[in-house]
Amino acid sequence: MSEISKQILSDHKVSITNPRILVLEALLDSKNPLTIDELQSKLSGSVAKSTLYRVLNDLKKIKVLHEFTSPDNSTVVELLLEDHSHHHHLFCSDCGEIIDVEMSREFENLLDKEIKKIEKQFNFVIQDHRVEMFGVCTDQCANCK
Amino acid sequence: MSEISKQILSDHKVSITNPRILVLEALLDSKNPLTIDELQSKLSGSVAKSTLYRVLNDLKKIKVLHEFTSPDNSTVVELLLEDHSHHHHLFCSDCGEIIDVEMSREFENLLDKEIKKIEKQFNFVIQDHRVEMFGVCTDQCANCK
DNA sequence: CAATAAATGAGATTAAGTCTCATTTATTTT
DNA sequence: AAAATAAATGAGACTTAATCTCATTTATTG
Repeated sequence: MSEISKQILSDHKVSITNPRILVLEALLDSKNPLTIDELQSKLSGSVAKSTLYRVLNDLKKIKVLHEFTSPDNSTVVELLLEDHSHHHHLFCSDCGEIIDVEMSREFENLLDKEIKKIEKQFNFVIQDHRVEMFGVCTDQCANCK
Repeated sequence: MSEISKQILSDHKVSITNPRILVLEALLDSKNPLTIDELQSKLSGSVAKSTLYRVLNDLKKIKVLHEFTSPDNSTVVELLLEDHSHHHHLFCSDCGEIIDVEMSREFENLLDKEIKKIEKQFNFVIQDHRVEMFGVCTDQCANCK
């Protein structure tokens, strides 16, 4: 069960320790992004706070973790695995739920073209992008019901 | 010079006070978003920290201020004036500069269509969206040089 | 398996943002 | 226009997410 976690760590030449496995398991277990609070609940005290933040920083360094901030200013983390394709985020302002969203190939192609224009216009090299969408779920978020 | 600030406040039935005018002036003075640090520098101690945060919250309540977080986790604010049309953000990971970017009508139209699909798929009502682009400026940011 | 290096836990520390409350500034009433 | 009332401000205390320190534990290497 912890094979995937161990694989991720050894693939990136990071030593395999219990806290790292526990954090990775918790992240792997959830298909949508998690707030730090949610992650801490999942870990239910099995990893010290200082260690949790250190492990998250380790995972950021090896680029398997993406950290961002939700509209209500919570820090949110999600794993970035190779097979997990490019996606965007949908935020529910009612329940705080954050949902991964994929957009059509057609849309991504047009966005790529726009980005090329913007790179020229501002003399930038743009490495990444993300679309954030804000709204309210009408009835079927995991948290609302 | 402070006429616009006063207008904004009276338009929203918020009392006209010196700190509010000073904060609005500082924000009006800058065409790109400002971090709290940058804003505090511009104000150079003329407004108490507690008042600054209170004024920012007041402006958020009347929907003339947009607050978000940069990739390096700084809080960023920008005025949302009627004439300032819908835009997106370009972040430089070298110098921290944040640039407002408008995208083509064609792109926005396709994005609106995608959003309608997503609303159906997830039973959401989506009220707002934003594209964030991350990169490095090659030579002409205000801060790099 | 011993020696060395790295990671962890517990709690101290830092800093962004909020809160309290006495004072000042706006607004309303007369 | 002055007095009365209500709202906003400043200064600093307080809260809390995130980082740092350092003694102890756990991995890794030879």
